[in-house]
Amino acid sequence: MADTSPRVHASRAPTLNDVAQLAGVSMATASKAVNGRAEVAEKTRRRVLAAASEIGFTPNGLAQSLVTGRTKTVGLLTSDLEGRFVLPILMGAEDAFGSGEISVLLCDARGDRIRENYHLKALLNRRVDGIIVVGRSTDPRNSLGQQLPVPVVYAYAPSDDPRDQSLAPDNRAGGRLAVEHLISVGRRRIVHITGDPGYAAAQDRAEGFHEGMAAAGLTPVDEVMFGSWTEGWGRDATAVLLQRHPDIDGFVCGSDQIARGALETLRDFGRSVPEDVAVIGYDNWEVLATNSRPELTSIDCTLQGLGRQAAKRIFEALDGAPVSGGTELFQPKLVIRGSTIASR
Amino acid sequence: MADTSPRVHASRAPTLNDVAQLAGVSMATASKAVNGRAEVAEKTRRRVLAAASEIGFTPNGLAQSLVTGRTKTVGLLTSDLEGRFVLPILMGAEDAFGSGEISVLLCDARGDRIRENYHLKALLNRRVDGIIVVGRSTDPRNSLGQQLPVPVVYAYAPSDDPRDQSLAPDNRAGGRLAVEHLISVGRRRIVHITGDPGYAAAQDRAEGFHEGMAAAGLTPVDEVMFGSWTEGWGRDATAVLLQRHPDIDGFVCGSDQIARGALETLRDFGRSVPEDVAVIGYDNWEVLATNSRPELTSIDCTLQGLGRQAAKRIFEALDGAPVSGGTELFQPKLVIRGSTIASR
DNA sequence: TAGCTGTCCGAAAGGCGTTTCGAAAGTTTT
DNA sequence: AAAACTTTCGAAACGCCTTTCGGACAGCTA
Repeated sequence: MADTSPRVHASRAPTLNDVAQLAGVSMATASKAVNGRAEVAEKTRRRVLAAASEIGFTPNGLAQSLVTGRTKTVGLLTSDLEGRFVLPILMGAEDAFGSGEISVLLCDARGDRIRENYHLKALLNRRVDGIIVVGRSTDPRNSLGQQLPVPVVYAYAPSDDPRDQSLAPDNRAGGRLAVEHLISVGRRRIVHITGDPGYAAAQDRAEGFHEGMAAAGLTPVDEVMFGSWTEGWGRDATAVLLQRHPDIDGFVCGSDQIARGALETLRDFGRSVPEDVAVIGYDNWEVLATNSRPELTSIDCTLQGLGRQAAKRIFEALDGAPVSGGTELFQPKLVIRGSTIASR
Repeated sequence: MADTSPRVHASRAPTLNDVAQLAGVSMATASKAVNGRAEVAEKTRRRVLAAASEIGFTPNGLAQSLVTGRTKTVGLLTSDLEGRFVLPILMGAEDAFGSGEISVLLCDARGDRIRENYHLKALLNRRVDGIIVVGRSTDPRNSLGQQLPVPVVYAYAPSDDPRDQSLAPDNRAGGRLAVEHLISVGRRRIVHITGDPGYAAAQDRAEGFHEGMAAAGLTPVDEVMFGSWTEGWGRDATAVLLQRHPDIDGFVCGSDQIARGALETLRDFGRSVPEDVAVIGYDNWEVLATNSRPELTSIDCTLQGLGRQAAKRIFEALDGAPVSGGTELFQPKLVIRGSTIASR
């Protein structure tokens, strides 16, 4: 009597053995045929492949990994709740070796050390080929230690242990890039509003800002305004600065959120952007940058490239490349929109 | 001569066999001891556990999965580039069975059918226990088909095939919840601005809006304004409405972005929020909702619960629970902030 | 002491592929 | 037709763990 029960998931997934039987060859031959190895006659190969596709054979990656020692999977350990940093990095890692080649296990520790440990164990238990640790700021974070059985790369937030491999955005270069752009569009009376002074990102970007100003022979109109990474701070700081120096013509902001706040206050003050004042943000967070009026020029940290590089590093280490610790800096790039140059 | 070479990753990870040898028992006993099974004397168990921790044994999940048929891993297939929807869902899925119990492979298809297929193959190859498909809007998306060897659950965007299991936010309820809240804070002259009329989310929320109004015996001040899901549209539509009906006292917006735009235009028109006009958004996207002036009351889709439920569904199906197709709707909740009620 | 019950442990069979190495078959050379 | 290669295939070991099932031994009863 035919089985008429509704869909049941996979009585059993077809195995290589099934394929071999159907094709009338041994498992060894079937394996070679499926994997495109040379020592199998073309005719046999076709027979095997036909059998494989007939029963819908998919090799069992678990068994493959068990024997090859590679899972082609990396773990991404993060505390970036927003996903602002981690998603571009994930996409980069996925792409590092072509589409679908490597997969990523994403674990969100939510800033909790204990949960991070659970996730770490789960990743090792699943035998990931390596781990990318993504911090939520560019401040160094504590190392996972040197004892892990797989390569670890720290991305965005470098590790505090110089023996580890870290990849981080070059915030100094970004700050400089931002101010150079404002100067290149004719601004001279420039200020810098940024976030929490306890963040390395704030300090580094400010440093780059000063460098760029000095290189052009300019002096900032006022001290750097440190505060928080919020629109509210952007609004308040902008108001203060405009009152003190009504002739400011350029704002370098430490984040897109701060820049959004600046734009709002400039509106309130009746300044038009970019004609009277140019504003540049940082992070190139699309949803913020492209929804403002005018759209926001910003510095992009090229996180996708950073993710790609992180994945490459892991597999290099696995292939025996010498591991040199330290932090590699990634160059940011400028994304120009309407807040610094009037659209045609 | 001792090997003094620098850290090399895992000469070889210790296996259960190593543990057994060290403890002087068989692999079978070692396995039972490690897994806390009963048929092993307490003394022996302690000896085995000591050996295990001495050499830092971690069971090889690949081998475990090979034999148990469960990987305790689910695939999350998405095209949500922002991560706005997928990350809460991921966190929910991770948590469904306690921390670190199940892991999630996140694949971003970037809206590309071919890439989606690659990822799908990769997931099946890794023998995930199930797949959660996350769309980027609440419109039905095409089914992955009925032929997959693992349970599939569609989240956020339901499948267009009623045989599939889908979980989606109840947008009608959300629209109604929003308008009921405005009414409860004394608003009567209410309008609705929302996004692209081609989106089911826009239509459903608008329907809920009308329901809520009718239930209170009110009539909307104007037609529903359909447009796009952007701040720009929020600004423009608000301006139009205010010109037509200067006495509007409540805006129900179809997204937080639209609401942000509305707030901005209300400022331009000199209206104060929430005193003169109350504004409510949708999605409860923190970065937008908590950075506006005033902060934005919004409707939260409780996506984390949706993710948790999706994971539960997968393992239920795996355990043989009958799979009933169709879409289960998730109730949204109201998050009150300053744009509808003056903070104390 | 013989017989019985219960506790604890281990041999071995899976689970699914990959790889090595030797054997068989086919082809070419003298 | 015999010898010397090539080419093609398969048996078996291996990777690491779980689970079943039978055996050994201790302790108990009659």
